[in-house]
Amino acid sequence: MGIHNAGSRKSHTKEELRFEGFLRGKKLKLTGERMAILNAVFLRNSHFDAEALHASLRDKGGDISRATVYRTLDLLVQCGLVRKNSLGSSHANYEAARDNEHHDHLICLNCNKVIEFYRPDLETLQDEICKQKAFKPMHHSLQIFGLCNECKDKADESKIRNRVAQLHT
Amino acid sequence: MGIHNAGSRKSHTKEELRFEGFLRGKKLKLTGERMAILNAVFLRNSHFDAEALHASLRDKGGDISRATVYRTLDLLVQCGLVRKNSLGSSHANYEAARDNEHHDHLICLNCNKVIEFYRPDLETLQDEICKQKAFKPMHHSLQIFGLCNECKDKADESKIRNRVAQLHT
DNA sequence: TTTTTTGCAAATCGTTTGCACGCTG
DNA sequence: CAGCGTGCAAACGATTTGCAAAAAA
Repeated sequence: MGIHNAGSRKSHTKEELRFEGFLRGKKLKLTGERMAILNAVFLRNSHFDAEALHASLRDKGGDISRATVYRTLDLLVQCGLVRKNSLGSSHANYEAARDNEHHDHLICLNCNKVIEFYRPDLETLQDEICKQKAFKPMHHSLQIFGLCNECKDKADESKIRNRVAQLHT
Repeated sequence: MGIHNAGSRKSHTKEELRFEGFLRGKKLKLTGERMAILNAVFLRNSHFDAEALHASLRDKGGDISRATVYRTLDLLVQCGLVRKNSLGSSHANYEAARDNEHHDHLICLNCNKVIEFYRPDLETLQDEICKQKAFKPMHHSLQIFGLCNECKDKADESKIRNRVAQLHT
């Protein structure tokens, strides 16, 4: 198999335990690749894409195929340990789901910074809207695109205008 | 050129005038293809994708290439006559921007119905959040996925759960 | 006539898949 | 040892692009 837990971790982390339970429940196998990917995901502290994750696994010495990275990210999303977002780009972005608290995103069109926020009143309002439309909400995604405080003044107007038109939201 | 305005329209519609002005302003050319695409867009009454639009143009006798359809949709988005959304799928969806009023979407994970809504208080709340984060909002996208009134009871639990995991939001 | 647009087909790019072999349970 | 999982490379599907021919200004 050739892939070890990075570093000297001996005991199972919370997320390892959860993933193991998930796999067992579905009669899927607990492989070294799957655990290595899980751990690589939880080593990151912000959003990333499949390509970057694949690259970082390669750097750590393991040589896990892109296909397996995609397949495993998929499992992790199903299992609730990873969240999948687009952040306005046409390819998928992921983030470790450390707590269970969902959040939404402010995305800077100039520097690509992502600011997370959580507002219970926003969630409540959405539930209210759904109730009114007799709709049962199961998932939602709110992304606000614009300029962060640092970019407010120094952004190229027409470049930004063009980016807005190209957003994949 | 071989492409005519569908039907017997003689005078310019509001959106034709706007598109013409936009093109002139950018020193771009007013071609039959561009006008045919604009009109095909405004003939539709809901969301569509580039492929469907291309097909409907073919049916009307014009034979406009997919490339031109994409290029023109792009112009229409820049010009504000068309809105681009993803609605959770991995390919782009479009809709004619008939009025200037933006709206958000409820999307049924079972039957794919799209319900539009506009809530000023939701917009206000978002502005408030942005102000608090010193963020200048320019565009936003809120999509709520779930089950519509008709599908609430008859939806296959695991199929839906799987769709949520695959959403491209 | 000059400049932009078009259609075509090839190129991209992220993602998925079929298959033969390898590992887990 | 019976299945699942993996890597590989090919397949995919939406979108984009280079280029020569065609149309608009």
